[in-house]
Amino acid sequence: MKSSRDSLLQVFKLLLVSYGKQNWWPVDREYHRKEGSDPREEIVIGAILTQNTSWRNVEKALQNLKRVKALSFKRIIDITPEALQELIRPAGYYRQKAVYLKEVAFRLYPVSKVEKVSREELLEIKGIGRETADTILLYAGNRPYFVIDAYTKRIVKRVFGIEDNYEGLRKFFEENLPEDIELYKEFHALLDEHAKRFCKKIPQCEGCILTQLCTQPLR
DNA sequence: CCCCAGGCCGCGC
DNA sequence: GCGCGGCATGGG
Repeated sequence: MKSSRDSLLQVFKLLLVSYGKQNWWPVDREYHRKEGSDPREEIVIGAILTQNTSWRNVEKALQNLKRVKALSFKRIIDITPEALQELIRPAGYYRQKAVYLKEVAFRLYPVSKVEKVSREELLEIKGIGRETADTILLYAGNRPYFVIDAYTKRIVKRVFGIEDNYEGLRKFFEENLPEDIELYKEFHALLDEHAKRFCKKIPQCEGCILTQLCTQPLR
């Protein structure tokens, strides 16, 4: 009987060999060097904008913010709600997200707070749910919290036959993986890539590299 | 026309 | 605790 620990690491290694390093989270370091802002601010802002939204649309919003040098907490706080709405419109839910961005920028200013803020404190901020909290903690705070998203839930259900709520799945990963921040970052990114390529809503199992150890391979 | 995309909130139960 | 409707743009 293989342990979950062995299987999880095996899945990680297979995905890594198959797809290569993903190097999440993408940030424009050159922009922040010039403007004197912090790349971690872009990660937090992107984490809000990408909620249930394709990254392609998020990139349009991020470009708009850069164009007016507003990709920073300070500018997000000072800009009018209406102006912020228009800049992030391509990312969808723009009225809600404008409120969320202002609240998050205010509460996490300066961005160095991501080094110390607790998960519970993040979850008290309107607009930050479990996934966004863990995304901020892992990718901006460089802290060992495993991010669970819809893709992760789908793959875990099919490959391991496990269905659980968010916290249950997070513990499944954190308790069965070495506490390695770079591993957490890369694994999450690889799971997303795999879900997009093969483990779609309607699974495309032909050519899937995980078929051998998957509990529910089709065909 | 349809469905989907790197969720969250507020509500009812 | 879980399920649901609302939120919105852009691509396939």
